[in-house]
Amino acid sequence: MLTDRQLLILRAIVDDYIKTAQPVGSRTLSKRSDVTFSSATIRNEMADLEEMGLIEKPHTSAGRIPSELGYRFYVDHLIRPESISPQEAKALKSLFAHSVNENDRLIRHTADLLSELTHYTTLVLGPKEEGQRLHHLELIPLAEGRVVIVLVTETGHVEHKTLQLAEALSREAASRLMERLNQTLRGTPLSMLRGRLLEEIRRFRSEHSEQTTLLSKALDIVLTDQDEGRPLIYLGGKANMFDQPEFQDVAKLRPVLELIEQQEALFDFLSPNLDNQILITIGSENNVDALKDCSVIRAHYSVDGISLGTLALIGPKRMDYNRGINSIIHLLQAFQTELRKNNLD
Amino acid sequence: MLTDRQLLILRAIVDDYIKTAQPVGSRTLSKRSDVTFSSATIRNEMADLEEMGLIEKPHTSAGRIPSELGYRFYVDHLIRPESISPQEAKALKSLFAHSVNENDRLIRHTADLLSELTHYTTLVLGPKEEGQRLHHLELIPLAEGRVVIVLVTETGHVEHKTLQLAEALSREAASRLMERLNQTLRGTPLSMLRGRLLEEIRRFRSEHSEQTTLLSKALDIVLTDQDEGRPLIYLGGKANMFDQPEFQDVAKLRPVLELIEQQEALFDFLSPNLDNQILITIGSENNVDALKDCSVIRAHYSVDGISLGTLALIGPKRMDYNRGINSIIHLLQAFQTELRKNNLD
DNA sequence: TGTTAGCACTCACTTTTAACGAGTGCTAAT
DNA sequence: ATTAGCACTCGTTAAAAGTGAGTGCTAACA
Repeated sequence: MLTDRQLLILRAIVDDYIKTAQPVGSRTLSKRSDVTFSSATIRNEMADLEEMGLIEKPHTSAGRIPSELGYRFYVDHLIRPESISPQEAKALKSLFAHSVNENDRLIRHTADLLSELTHYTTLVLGPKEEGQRLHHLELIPLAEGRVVIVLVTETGHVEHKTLQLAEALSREAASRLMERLNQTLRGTPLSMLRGRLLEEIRRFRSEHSEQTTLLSKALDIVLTDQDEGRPLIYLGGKANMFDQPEFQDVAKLRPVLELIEQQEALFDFLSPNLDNQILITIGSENNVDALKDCSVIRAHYSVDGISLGTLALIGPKRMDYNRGINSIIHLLQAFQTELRKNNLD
Repeated sequence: MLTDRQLLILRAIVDDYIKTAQPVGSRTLSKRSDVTFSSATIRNEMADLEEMGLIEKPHTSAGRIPSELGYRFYVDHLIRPESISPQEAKALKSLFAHSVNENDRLIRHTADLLSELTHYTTLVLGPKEEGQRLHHLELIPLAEGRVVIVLVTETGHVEHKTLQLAEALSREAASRLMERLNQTLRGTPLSMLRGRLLEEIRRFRSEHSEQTTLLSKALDIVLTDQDEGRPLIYLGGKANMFDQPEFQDVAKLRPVLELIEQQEALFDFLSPNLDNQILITIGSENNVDALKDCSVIRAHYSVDGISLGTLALIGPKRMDYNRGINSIIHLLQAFQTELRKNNLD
């Protein structure tokens, strides 16, 4: 167990390093107002902290920097839930002053807000399609056998795809089919929609001996479209990465930016956050080589108890966890409130 | 006027520098198989070329590199329209083997293809909305006064927005209004659509004494949505920037990547390409400070003589113009062919 | 007259050496 | 238990020396 003094020193080191990005020496610490003991004492304590693996030195004659374990300890035990400043709280409220009634845009907006708030890069993972339920389906026949299919989920998410049929679909036939589909399929989870949709169309066709081509084409388009099944990822404040001193070296910066551009990789990385809390992963804890020098703060957002997606903040290991956590918590709430408004249950 | 030998030397310098990114010395050149004269002669010619401002030396004891004027001359006079290799031509055809019947996706796909083909970063400016004409308008009433409005242009572009009305819109009312709007508004350029739409709705309301709230809300949403009016920009191969030796320095890299992330700035930059040719801008010719070390190859794409958008390639000034131009020309044609298929005239 | 060989000169780049100083670990005194 | 003192470490910076690719100029050559 750590003594109070050791806690004080550890916190001071982490705080200082987060602020300056420079290794913290014993003399520097001894000059702080909340430190009453000498630099020699600090050196002794530092030696102990180092033995415990909480801090380390880049080289012999440098100050100490927090180790990953040190950050972990700091995050787990030393963070004060410093509440957001009054101005910021006010700003937060006004950010969502005029409702955004399209979830996609709301999510994008939120990503930007969070990055502005924290000066870190933000990732927002949109809702998984699978979990969502169908609210409404619309078929819009156009000229030349072109049909637009519009799909609205209960969360208010709208999506459209264009099909190309061999023969034109009459407006009447579309209307009848549509009515039938909406009757039978409303509330179907999107994960099951593909199958049921085809089944319904087949049944409809046998009953009305109507166009058959629609079936195969719709199958082609809707089913082969794998990538559309995964949620979208919105990024905010990519340029903030440039400001971090640890990423001044292109070799360090590159893997992070490259990863961020890869939707699939990010998706895999962000998805498996199961519990509902704030999750912080530091450096190697990310289990992703490109993020070995980064920390990620993640929060799940949900509406009516249904988990929808993830809000994440990505920065150097030396990131301002305090500010990050607080910002994400506060924005999360405002965000969820807005999301709920858009629900179409 | 330049002598044949000077042309040979200039071309050799540019070619070499494009390949190696190293200043080219007279001795290096004299060892080329197509150079029959000595390094001393080359030095004399180089001195002349330098006097003409076509090449320059980074410092006294280095080889020569092309000046912006040199690149300009190279691009204007020395590029051989080296046709694409047979394999590549075949590959190009197969790239669009299965048609993409949604323009948005087609454009995105094209951006990726072009960057893969050239190993440079690609920008594709989507069609301007203003120029496009309305093909079809659909109103989909949902629960709780939510209405999705779907808009299809004659180019096959589909767009949707969600409106929130104070009171619900009945399916019948929507259907009637929709029929009316489509009758009167089909073919309207989107730039004029906003105004005409409102007018039509007002007229419809007075004739049928129907919901009035729709008007104001639709106005709010459709009109205030400025940013949706500008075309989308798709990026491909952002990471390719990392491979260029001139951008190993974060200070050089940053402004370029930052600019690329800014939709508006790019829009302003890419738009004013009026003529239908391939346009190449080198370094300061870009008139954008962030691109002072970059060259941009642009090509307008059009369908049926109607200019739609821009295909652009961005790389260092030392970019492989030959390959870039050829790739963009060939892809442009394939792309336009695909686009034409999606037209709904 | 155009071309080439030769040579002194320039200058970025690399390596070497030296000086600096922030920081440490250890010891002895308080 | 705490602290003052001191030798030691080692990254950083600066200056000095050496290296080599490349140039410009001149004189000889075809």
